[in-house]
Amino acid sequence: MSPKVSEKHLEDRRQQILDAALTSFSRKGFHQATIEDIRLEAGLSRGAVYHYFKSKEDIIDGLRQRSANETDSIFADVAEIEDPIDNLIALVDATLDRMIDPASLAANRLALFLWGESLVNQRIMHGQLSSVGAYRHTVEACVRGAQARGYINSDLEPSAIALAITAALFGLQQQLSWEPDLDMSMARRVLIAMLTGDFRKERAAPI
Amino acid sequence: MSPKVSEKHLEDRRQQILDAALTSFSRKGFHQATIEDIRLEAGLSRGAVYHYFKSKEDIIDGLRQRSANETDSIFADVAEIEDPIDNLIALVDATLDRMIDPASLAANRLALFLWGESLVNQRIMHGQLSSVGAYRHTVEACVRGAQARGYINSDLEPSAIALAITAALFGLQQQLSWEPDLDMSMARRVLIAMLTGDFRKERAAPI
Amino acid sequence: MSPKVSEKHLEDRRQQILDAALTSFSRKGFHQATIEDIRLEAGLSRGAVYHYFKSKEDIIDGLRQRSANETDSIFADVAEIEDPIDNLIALVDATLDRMIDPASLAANRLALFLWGESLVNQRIMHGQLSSVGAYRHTVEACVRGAQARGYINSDLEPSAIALAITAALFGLQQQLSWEPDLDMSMARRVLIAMLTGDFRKERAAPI
Amino acid sequence: MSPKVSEKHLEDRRQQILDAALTSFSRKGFHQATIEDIRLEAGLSRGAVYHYFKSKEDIIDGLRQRSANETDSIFADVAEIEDPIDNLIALVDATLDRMIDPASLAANRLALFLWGESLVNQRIMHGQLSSVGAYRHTVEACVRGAQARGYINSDLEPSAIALAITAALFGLQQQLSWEPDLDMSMARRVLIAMLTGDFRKERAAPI
DNA sequence: CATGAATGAGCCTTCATTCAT
DNA sequence: TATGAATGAAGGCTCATTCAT
Repeated sequence: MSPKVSEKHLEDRRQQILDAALTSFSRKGFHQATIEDIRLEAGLSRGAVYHYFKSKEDIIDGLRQRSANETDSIFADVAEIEDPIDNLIALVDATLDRMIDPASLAANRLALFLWGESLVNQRIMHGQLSSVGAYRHTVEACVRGAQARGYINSDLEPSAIALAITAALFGLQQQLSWEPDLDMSMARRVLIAMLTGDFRKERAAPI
Repeated sequence: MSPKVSEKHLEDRRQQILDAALTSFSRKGFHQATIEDIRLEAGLSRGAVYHYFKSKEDIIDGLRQRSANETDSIFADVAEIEDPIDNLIALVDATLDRMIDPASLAANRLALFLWGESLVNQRIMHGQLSSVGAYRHTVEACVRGAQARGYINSDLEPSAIALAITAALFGLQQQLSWEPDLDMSMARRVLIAMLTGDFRKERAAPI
Repeated sequence: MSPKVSEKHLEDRRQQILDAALTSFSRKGFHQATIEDIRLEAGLSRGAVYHYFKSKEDIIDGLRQRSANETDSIFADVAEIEDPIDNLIALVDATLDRMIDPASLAANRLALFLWGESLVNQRIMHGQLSSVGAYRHTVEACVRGAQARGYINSDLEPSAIALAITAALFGLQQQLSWEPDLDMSMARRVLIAMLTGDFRKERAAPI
Repeated sequence: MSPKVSEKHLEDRRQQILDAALTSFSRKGFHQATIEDIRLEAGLSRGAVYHYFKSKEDIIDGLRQRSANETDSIFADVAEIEDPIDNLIALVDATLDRMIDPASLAANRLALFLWGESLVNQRIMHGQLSSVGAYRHTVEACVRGAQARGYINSDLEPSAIALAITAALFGLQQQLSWEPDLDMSMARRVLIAMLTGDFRKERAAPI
């Protein structure tokens, strides 16, 4: 009476479906992509999809969760650095690195769809807000540290700074989704320059 | 031969439908909002809607155009200032002003929907790209001026700077759509500070 | 208070609309062609069409009537000949002549549409049946004359012969509608040959 | 991998839908009969219909094909006879037999609708032309045989003769559709008489 | 008489979801 | 567990017709 298939098999199937859904949704959007598209992409039967996900919305939310987890993993890689500004830069770098990765193309497009979907789907919105919230919170912590050390103007509200930085990164993701050929490396330098104070003054010496 | 109703009446009806569509789309999204929703909101018959717009997609694009025109009008109000940095600040200010305006709530939400829709609708994407393109171009021109006068680090690519600034504004719009109660005035100060060089150092003396 | 426009003007308008309808219906069929198509083809307003015809069905029936009238006029040209077989041949000839006339292309197509429409529209069917009825009746009269003179086998029912001849002509119209390039002159010779007895035997001597 | 229902079940459902469509179309015509009519007649859900046919047009074409197949089967039953005239007569007989069969009432009506539909639907027209083409071709072959043996006047073009005979049969189908009570047995005798040469002369001895 | 804006019933089609096998 | 046939609600759109101007 033990389950015929292992836990792992179950999880693999789930991921297989999520992968297919990512491809399908990225290609057509949530509402134009059908369960049929997904199941075809996954090479499964229609019923199989409903074995692993209760509904289409569940799949979307599954994708959102997976994406959030990947974002969270960025924190883990970054959170250890001592200097708050370096920490900030590392966070920005890691975020941009993932964004730029060709493998993230579909994920970037999915993000845009999720932004819109959030506005009309409380469940998705909840998940999203807690993700951005965590992100902004982490940035804010770095900012506070940087302000404490005099790296950043203390007249500026830490939460507002965190918002601005996060917004810039989100905005870059949007622009990149629209124009995948955009050169992000230059934009990254601009962001870093803004954080380090190299935006206004001429650089004294070449890097 | 002569139309039975005035040109104005026709245009009014169009705007009436676009208004209703804005409300409906903002509330439910493009795909969940139905033509029935729109026509109810507009107080018209279903057929009337199709008298003024060939299809649902046409309405969406009509809304996109109207939004683009409003963005363009920001340029007109701003383009006259002498100093490039002031120009930049004025542009950012005007953009944020519109964003913050409570009357723009629906428009902000619509923007998010349009970002996603663009990815799956060439026509929308075309319009959008030409709008952002113009925006980034204007910003870039200011940046070049500012670099020429030594206000901005010339090592940074003007187009990349324009991209970053535009991205920050777009990102703020997204965050505001998600959390309408966000305090944008502080975020505005952060952006301005970044442009003016007040981000890093404590403000020694008022500008 | 006398009518502003003459009777003739009224009738001209009617014909103008019928012409446009013939073109439109011939092109798309009754159900695919819209009132809008017709009014565009006629260069009139939509309301104008409804001034002269109560409904789309009225236009169709108007076209049917006009077509029936043209068929009737064939009788007038033919009915005077003495010899019944010559009469028959003249009738067949006149019918085929009209069918073959390039100007009848649209009318031939319309005929096919009317045949189908008759099956689901009593009013049209009534008109059609009375037209074919008259046609078959005329043919039958000739046949009786021919049988009386021993030209045609009297064992065959006159009405059945009339039916067969009429059917052959209708069938040719259908074939011609489907393949407008069909060579009808040869088919005509075959029909005549059948009537004159030249179908079976080699022609011994010219008639 | 293995289908849950038998191949036969699938085919049965298809035929069930085609039967219902035949009934519905025959009753109201292609454009007045709705998918709802068909699905009600078939006792299925609306979705089920679309499970078996991609569109309404597909159903129409399915019906056309089925009808064409039935016509083809007439050839098979006839093609073996030695004498060309007998062959011709057998073909005519078989065609009329099917036409007269009360079970063909709906099919006869459908034929008329298809004739019109062909004019505005390339796909249907293609199928139809290849059917009539085959029919006329078969008749033509018989005619050539009959001419070679001196049964039919060689001055007449075989293809024109085939056209005339086919047209007569089509025309009879049309007349019968319009007046289902028409006595076809007499008309059949007329056609046969024309082919055998009994049309003109008195029969020497009674049958 | 003329115009064309407005109406609204109705149709084809799609698609998420269920469930018998 | 897996399959895919079946369901049926719902939506975009068309178009004949009316009628205020």
